[in-house]
Amino acid sequence: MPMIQDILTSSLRGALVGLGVEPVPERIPVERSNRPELGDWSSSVALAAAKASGRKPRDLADELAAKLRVDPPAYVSEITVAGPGFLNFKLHDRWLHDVLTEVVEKGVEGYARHDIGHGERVNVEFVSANPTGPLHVGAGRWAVYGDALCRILERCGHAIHREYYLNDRGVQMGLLAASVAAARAGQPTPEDGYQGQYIADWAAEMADDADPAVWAPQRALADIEAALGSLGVEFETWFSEKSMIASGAIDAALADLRASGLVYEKDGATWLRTTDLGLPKDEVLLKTGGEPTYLLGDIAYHRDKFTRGFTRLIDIWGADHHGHVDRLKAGVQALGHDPAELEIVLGQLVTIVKDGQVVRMGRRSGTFVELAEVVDEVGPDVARLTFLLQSIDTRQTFDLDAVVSKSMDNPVFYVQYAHARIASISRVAAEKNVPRYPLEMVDLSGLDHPRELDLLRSLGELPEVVADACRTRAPHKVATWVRELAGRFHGFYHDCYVMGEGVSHEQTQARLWLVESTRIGLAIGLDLLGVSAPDSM
RNA sequence: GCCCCUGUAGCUCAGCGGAUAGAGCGGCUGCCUUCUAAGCAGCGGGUCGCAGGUUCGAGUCCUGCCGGGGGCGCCA
Repeated sequence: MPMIQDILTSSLRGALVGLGVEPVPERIPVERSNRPELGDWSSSVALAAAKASGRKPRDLADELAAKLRVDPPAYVSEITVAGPGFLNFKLHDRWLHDVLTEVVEKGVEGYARHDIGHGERVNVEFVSANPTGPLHVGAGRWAVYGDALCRILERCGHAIHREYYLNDRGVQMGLLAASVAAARAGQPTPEDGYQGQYIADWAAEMADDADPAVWAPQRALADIEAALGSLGVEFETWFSEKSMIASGAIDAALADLRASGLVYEKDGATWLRTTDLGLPKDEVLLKTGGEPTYLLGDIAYHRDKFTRGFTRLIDIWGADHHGHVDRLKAGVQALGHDPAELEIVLGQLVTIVKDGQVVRMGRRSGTFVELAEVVDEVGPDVARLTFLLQSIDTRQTFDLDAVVSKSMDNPVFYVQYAHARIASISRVAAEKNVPRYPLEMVDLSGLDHPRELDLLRSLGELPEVVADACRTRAPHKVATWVRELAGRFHGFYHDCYVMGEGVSHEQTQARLWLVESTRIGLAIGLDLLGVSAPDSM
């Protein structure tokens, strides 16, 4: 919560009480004005509270304004009423200069850091693609989103554990082994098997005495790990589904479920009575023949996460797993947990376009573009920001040709260029032996150019942007903010020289600190996205 | 049929219930004798899918319809 907002909110509350308005609204809206010519901040309380006060909105606004003018809140230079009854506050530029000071004093480490999570231990599971082949480009979205979300959660006071669930057991594993074995033997791909080029490559790579059932998943895992590593995404834990059979975790979960009284046998299979938990039908836990279903494994896995001490679990899944959400939540509930402790983020799928054509992704059909190829070609920064600029709730069109060939006007470079320009200013200042005074010795009051003030306005918003991105699980809000800050810096850079002819000593000193605060803002934003901040380009 | 996401400029997308809806790309036009032109500025471009409703106020919330994507397996 920014200081200004608190100041204005409490002043307005006081004024409302003073006018005898009953009841005073619980929430007093105070927001940044999007009409800079009218004011820096505004409030619409008068519109909301008009009825309760028995006045017309405009009249209430006028009275509030008159009352506040008697003893104006800190920073406020002018209070006006406009439109249907908006209160507009003009502030001394000093409020923005104080933003600069705060940014510099708190620095990259401390600015825009929150304690929303109070150190809560949160397990974030993402990607978790089956180890049946290389990752395709679309998986990059989950990797990058998940990692950025973790970074944001960390900055907001959560203890984060990144985890990848490895479905190294079950029907698909058998199909992978059979597909590789068949390719090795020069036989046709088995029914429902995998037939990408990589199957042939791997078959050729495999040693004669290797067991495909063991070797192939390991090969796939190595490939997946490498692709994610090249994107800069790393996990604390790679959790094996298969390991839960030997460890007894599956049996333990099943025993707990039985204890809930919701388990029964039918048609040779073992079922969970999920209809008792609000689902349209019951679910199978053990298939005919005793093999655990994916659902049982996943319930056991989530049970394990809870037993490891995490109090909140966040799973990031593609929308194609939507059907599994209620089942898993029901399973967690059957184990006695509040389903709210398990939060599932569903991301919309990525459509890949190549040569103007939609590429249908499917490992079994073998027509897919590998994530590793794309990262090799454009680099992790481009790949990351491309994924992160868009809300996870909208289907993303990833145009390979645009991302690759026109990489020069990718937003990444626009943002990084701002950072490089800042570094360049520092270099030149050093070369020219421009003295640099400590912030407390510098007069910031000369920072009054619209470009300078815009820059500070953006910087002032960062704490809220980070908190909002955290609460709404929306890293793209940080991405769009970074782009805006970079844009404002380029405008400043063009119009306001930091040193040189026609720039006074005082101006140089103030602007050097302005530039430094911008660097801090860019560094924080880019770090939250996992994008590098280069000193030269 | 039911469930989730979505429909905003030619294209790709932003837009906490607030005032005159924004950015990038593409098109046209200007700006390099000072810190990096991977930049800046200007012009053009919109019935925010449609219809109701709630509200002082709706691109934003609710309902219905239409279009797009995904889901509803003893697959994962």
